[in-house]
Amino acid sequence: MPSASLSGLCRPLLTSRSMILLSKLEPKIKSKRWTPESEIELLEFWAKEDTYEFDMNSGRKIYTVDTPPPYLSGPMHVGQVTHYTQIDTIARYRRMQGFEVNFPLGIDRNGLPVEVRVEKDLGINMHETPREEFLRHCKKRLDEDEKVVLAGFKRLGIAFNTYDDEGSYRTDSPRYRAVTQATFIDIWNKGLVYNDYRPNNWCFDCGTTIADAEVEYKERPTQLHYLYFKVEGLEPLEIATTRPELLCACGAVFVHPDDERYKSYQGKTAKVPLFELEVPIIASPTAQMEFGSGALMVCSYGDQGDVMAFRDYALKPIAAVLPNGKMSDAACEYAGMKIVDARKAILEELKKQKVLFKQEDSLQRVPMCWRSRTPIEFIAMDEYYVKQVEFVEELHKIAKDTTFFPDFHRQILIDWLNRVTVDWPVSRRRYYGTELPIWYCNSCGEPVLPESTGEPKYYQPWHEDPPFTKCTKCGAESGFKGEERTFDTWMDSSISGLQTIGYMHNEKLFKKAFGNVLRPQGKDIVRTWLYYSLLRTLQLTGKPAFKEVWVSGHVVDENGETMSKSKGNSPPPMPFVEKYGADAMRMFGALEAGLGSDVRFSEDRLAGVSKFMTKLWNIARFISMFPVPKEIPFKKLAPVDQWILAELNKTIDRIVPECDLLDFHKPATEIRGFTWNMFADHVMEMIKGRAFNTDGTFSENEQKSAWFTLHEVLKIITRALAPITPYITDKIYRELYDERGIHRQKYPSSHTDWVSKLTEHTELLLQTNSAFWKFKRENGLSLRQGLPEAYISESLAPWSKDLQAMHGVEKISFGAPKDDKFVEVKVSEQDNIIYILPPLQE
RNA sequence: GGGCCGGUGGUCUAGUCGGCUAUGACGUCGCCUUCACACGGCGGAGGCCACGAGUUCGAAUCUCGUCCGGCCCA
Repeated sequence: MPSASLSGLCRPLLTSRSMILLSKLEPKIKSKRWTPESEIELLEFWAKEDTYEFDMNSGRKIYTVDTPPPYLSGPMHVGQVTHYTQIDTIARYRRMQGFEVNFPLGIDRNGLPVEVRVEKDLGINMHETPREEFLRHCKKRLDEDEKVVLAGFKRLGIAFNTYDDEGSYRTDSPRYRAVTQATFIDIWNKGLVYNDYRPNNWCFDCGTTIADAEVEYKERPTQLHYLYFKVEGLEPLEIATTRPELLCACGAVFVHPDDERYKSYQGKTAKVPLFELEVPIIASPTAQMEFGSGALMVCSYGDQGDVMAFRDYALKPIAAVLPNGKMSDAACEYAGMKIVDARKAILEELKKQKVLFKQEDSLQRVPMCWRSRTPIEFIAMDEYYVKQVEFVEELHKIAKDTTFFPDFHRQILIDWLNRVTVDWPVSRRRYYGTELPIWYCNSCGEPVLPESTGEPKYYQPWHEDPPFTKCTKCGAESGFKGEERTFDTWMDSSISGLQTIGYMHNEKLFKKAFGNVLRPQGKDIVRTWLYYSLLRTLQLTGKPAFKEVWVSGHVVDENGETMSKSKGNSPPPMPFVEKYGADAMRMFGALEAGLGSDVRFSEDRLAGVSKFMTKLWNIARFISMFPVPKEIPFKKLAPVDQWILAELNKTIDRIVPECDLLDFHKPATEIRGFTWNMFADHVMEMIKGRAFNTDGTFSENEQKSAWFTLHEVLKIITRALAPITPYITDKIYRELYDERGIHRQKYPSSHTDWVSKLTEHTELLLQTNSAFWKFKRENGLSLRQGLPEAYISESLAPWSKDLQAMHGVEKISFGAPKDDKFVEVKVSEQDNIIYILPPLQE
């Protein structure tokens, strides 16, 4: 126990008279360490209280945080942990600013990943399993994963309004899906949806069409094959291709109009080897003269360029590849073969016929499905499309007018908008998603949708009768066939921001909250989640979805590489939380990088951050020894205390503008620096003597002023840190100041009257301290060792009594001594010298 | 090929509307079990601020170019 031994309390050269007073000063805070276990105790408090509850009728301005509903795909990784704690910091900050924060827990459960995992884990195929049974498996799996993720969120201290079902949302709930469907019916009625048969990105693995936004490109080494195409009356044309298996779907040969080599070929026809097709030779500027031979074959559909070429030149497409990934009848003897096998066989035959005359290594950009990570092909299917091209211009305007944090990440959205050239295919041939609410008339085939009146209703056309009996087109009552497809999951998640504020189910809330919504998200889903959200909200409401968009970087490993399970550099995060605490983890996320930059995760550095928690805890423990005096007006405080509060005020002035940019990097750094390097190392050491007042050197007012100041500073730094490290700050507040905790307190703001002329001398003061320490160290004296006399700068006169107590100096004078027994110590980086009379040797 | 971001002691980072000797953290070395904290205190070592040129009295900071890395897009 700290009070058990008082022997060390006497300064060698100062007498100690007030042992009785000291023995009364026991720290209110007993433990010497802040531990992760203490966090768990607090969680129980929080669960019982309604600190974070959302009350739309509170009268405060509503601020909505449209959190990314995490997609459930197993336990969280380090990146998600950091991401969500950063977002939570924003929510907590806004709450402390006095907003009524609407921050609901949302979970995204629709879509492919769960289907894939169920297929893999149970060894079943989605399309061969009864639909209802398959959906049951998915739901069960999601429920299990959800428990783990929610426990993780809770442990991290994510302050959602509630963790109860009521007040949270899940994208697969009937209520959520009902709204997704209602919004679809709405845009359908507005004429923004159409059906079309056109080539699109097809993922074999998922067995469905996907949107451009869901395609990622990977570079891959491949072989470039040079083939002869016969041309009547001329030398055979040399064609370079990476996709010989598509020969049977060749529709044309392109050469560049300026290419002298092929001038005479333009307008003629070429003969496709093996398949004996006659195709036109077309001059097109899209042909790159430098690539391969400069002549290329255009097939339906090798890539996006081929799709455009077929459209532009009205060529008749031939489907070479079937949706099941096998060659079609067009491939003649190769029909039914898988693509890779067909390629091999075709190359062999070409070689045999001496049509293949050269092969070289090349690089190919392979389009991949971002969910299944497998290559896609362009395959034509009937799909529903949502018009987006005609909204691009207006979206550009919204992109320009919406506030981005950081501003430079707006560019990701602009780049994407510039790329949007085709409409958005939204129908998916999958099961675990929101169903398209469409039935087809058995008599005329007309698609009929339910009417959109009243409370949105959830429809499952694949096993439900329609809510109508008569076809709107032909009037027949011959029954309907339900649509079997589901929506692209972005159709669901793109309205999370609207759902959160009651769109179509709580008009009162919607009216109050729309227009003050923050979208926080990672930079990797700007072109999907952010883009679609803006598009859909514009289509539905005619307005911008968000007031503010916050775009964060990624968490990468210590070497700056993306973390992934397959690379083995993605350790599970929760053991770190158990070891160092959620606050340390959260502080790490704030300290390690500015907003928008990538955060490098490193356990060593996390361990370093956790030391700050201990430091803060012990600062509070020390201060908890002293009573909290009644409020003392600033002007009545000791000049030194005014100086401390003025310094703190300067720090607050620097951090608040950063907080308002939703970037807590600098605030975290500044507060840590002030707390540790200024307050603990200098200020506390300096006014310790006055706070204890062991020998009655100071007046009662001076002592109380010290107590008041210590507590005031502690209150302010804990409140300034509360959004970042909610646990330790709340605990300190509960122990010392307010049993209701810290999280409904106001965030510190600048006190215009907290100014002190003494701040001009801060640097000199700190360095004078260093000079005393340096002197003692260089002379082999203990830091406790007293000194008979010293001369310091006159500017430091206001601190002289505190400095005397701090360094144990019997007598302090200003200027320079006449006596040459004094030792000169240079105050580093200052044009200043202090003079110290060394103690007599014993 | 285009866009965005970045390159600062061993590692990470602040500073980047030009201005004293470049900030802090982690690590490292030395001293100190001092009355909150040894997960602490004090002190030290360690940097041609990626490279080259230019503007300037003065450049980590501004301009141009080069190289390297990351991400996104064609």
